[in-house]
Amino acid sequence: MDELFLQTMQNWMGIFMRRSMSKFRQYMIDNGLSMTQMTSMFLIMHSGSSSISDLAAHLDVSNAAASQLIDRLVQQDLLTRTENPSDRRNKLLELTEKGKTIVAKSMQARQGWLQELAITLDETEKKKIISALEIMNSKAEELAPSTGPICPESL
Amino acid sequence: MDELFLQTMQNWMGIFMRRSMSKFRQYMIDNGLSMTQMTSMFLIMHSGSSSISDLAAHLDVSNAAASQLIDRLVQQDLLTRTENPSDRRNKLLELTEKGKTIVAKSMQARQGWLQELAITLDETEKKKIISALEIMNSKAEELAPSTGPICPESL
DNA sequence: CCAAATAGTTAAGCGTGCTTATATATAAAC
DNA sequence: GTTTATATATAAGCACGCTTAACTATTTGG
Repeated sequence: MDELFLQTMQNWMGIFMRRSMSKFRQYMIDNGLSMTQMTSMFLIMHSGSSSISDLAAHLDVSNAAASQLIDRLVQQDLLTRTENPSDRRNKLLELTEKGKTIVAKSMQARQGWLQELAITLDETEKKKIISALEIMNSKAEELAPSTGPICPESL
Repeated sequence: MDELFLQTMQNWMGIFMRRSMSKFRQYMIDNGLSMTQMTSMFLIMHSGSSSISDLAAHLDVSNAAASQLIDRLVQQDLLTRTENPSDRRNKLLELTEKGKTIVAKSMQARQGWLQELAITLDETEKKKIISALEIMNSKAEELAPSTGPICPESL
């Protein structure tokens, strides 16, 4: 049973990853963006605004690396970098409309195939899948917390 | 129903990706290897042996880029590059034992959490999950073929 | 046998992403 | 008010991953 379970999971894993990541990688290539740049944009979008040292901490890199990375994104009109009025040592980083569009479209590139998959399923199948995924989702929450570097694939 | 399905899938996607990729990324950092290097090693392992232009084609880069990448992996004793006896213009690329170990351990880093998850599930739950995943696996096979760049996440 | 094709190598150049070091402006602490 | 701490920017350096260009050795085709 365990062997079948693991084998089935690994099959799914391969399909899932290929479907999710291939379109996403192509989107990045088409838009001349790297994984590190996309990661930064995701982080900034999720936090609403951010400072350079916040970002550096999340990415686990030096402030100088973060500053230069932000520079390149600002130059591409994907971010704005403004002075923080309550502490002028700080900068506020926010996505531009262009940046927000890029992030939204990249997520659609990554997840769009799920909609195509949903169309092929009837209600019974969907219910079975939802039920199974909910089991896995809740069990996974009980595992030891996941540690390690930030993963743009999960953002 | 569709909304619930997609929402449940996206929740799972987040968990799945974070669990799979975080340990993998940490493994790469710990071993001083990049995603492109790992991708190359996966491709070479899957094909048993490979030539530089094969690899370049799979990676969708120039032969010069592939040659230089291989150089760096050979220097780290992860690959051997030998003359092909049946066509001396060709090189044969093979993983060293050290290289095979690296690949195997990186896959374990990526998939090890599935075993932890399996332990938390009883037989009934596993059967439900297997059944649901098999639905999805077979439906996904019927979708339009996935196109785009090679995805190390799925190798 | 010779010309054309092929596979790989090397060089030079570039962008990205990182590091450490240094400098400046601002805030906090005393 | 002055010293210390903080946030960021800039410079220089490096590795990686790519590109094009030029070259060499080998194979194929006529």
